[in-house]
Amino acid sequence: MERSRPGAAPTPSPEEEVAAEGHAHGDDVTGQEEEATPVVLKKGPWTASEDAMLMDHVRHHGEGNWNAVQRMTGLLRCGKSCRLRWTNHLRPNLKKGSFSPDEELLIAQLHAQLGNKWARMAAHLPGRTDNEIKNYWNTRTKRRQRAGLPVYPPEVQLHLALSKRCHYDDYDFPPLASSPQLSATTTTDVQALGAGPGYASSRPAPLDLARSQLAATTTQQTAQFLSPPPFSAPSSPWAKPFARNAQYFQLAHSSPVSPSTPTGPVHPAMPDLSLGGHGARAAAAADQSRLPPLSPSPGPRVELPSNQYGQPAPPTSAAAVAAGLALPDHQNAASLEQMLQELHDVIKVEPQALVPASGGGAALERHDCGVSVPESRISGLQRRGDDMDTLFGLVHPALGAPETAPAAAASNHSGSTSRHSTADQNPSTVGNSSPDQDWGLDGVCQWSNVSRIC
DNA sequence: AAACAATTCAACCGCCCCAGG
DNA sequence: GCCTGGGGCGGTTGAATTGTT
Repeated sequence: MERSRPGAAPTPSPEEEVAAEGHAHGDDVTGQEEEATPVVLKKGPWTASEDAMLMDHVRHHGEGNWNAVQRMTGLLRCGKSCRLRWTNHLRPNLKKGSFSPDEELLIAQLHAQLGNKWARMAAHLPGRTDNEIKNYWNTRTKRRQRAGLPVYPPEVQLHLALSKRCHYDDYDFPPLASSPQLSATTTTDVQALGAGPGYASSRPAPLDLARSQLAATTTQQTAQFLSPPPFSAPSSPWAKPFARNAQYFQLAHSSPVSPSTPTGPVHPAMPDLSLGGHGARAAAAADQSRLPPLSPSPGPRVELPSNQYGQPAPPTSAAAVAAGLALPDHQNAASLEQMLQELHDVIKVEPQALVPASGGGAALERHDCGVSVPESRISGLQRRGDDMDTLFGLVHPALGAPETAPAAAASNHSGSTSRHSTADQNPSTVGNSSPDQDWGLDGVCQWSNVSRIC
């Protein structure tokens, strides 16, 4: 979405100029009297000539020492402004244009994990700047919140929920290697990223999950998740199994971080849900890398969409959701929260360590310790019906069972494959998408397929 | 066509951290 | 230990653009 700014080279008005100490050389603004008067630094949009001066300076002197730029080149910009201009616009290898679906998914995953750490997020997105990511995220978040939609994709939110429920809190997250994975669109590419150096556990770290989820996420799903927010109720066939819990998901997935939320615990109101501090790294490092405490329970809504003003305040606990948000389908009184709990209780192991039992046995088993889930319990879960479709479908990518995704799921929604890219590349289509295409909830395995798996 | 609203994004601001004196 | 300057980061602003009525 690069947009030219016609007014990119305005003459700064007096109020756009600030007095600065130091001396400029060789600029028409400077004169002999500059010896006595402070240099007036310019503000506002950069001109092409200013860009050229800055680039020339960096070419000859390298990056850094930004305050010297003004002194050495006479560029009437403060060091900070020079640095910002360079890092955000002039430095080489900057990616311009829209974020790719993979990038957008990764941003969501990184944000779920890091919060508003734009610079850290940018480190995982080569060619992208923190400012760009911040703008993207804030815009997207604001839009989704206004629409009353989840800010995070279900797989991210659910993963966070499961991570918490499984006390999945003692990781030292390996750093994401910068670059190649971001363009990786195949499972192989993403899997090749593997666990980072120093990561010894058999359990995948969240960012590894992010990778695996990225790999497991089909192009369709990614495109759907990343698409602009819809503004009406789900209606398409694929969304119907999920529609019952749509309201829950709206709440549960609402971003715990408003665009203007100060950096910090993502769910400050959920102390019992904060992740433990068992990591070996210093608290600061942990703060930077550990999954923020994010509850599957619907927390206080940060920002009500305008169309919900006047509606009852959302429940602030899972129980309230279960009790107060009577879903239309009473056959499915249990909220997804409860189902999550049940699934967790049944499994009792890190879901990431679960794989379908080899040989199609009647259980899920944990590959690294042999724990298995009895068929009887699976059957009990199965009675949950098609909401479990969704639940398990969301879980299964984390289970590492890509082969369980039924081909039918993909074929059911083949029509939405390129929605995102289309919308992305054609701004005029933004907002025209069907809401039910959002979040990529199709492509999940059917509950019957769990039976097949198990 | 005009007015208004919404969105985008470059740039600024203030705060913080860190290194060096 | 204190001070200062450089640099980085996250939040915010506001002009330009786009969309809607």
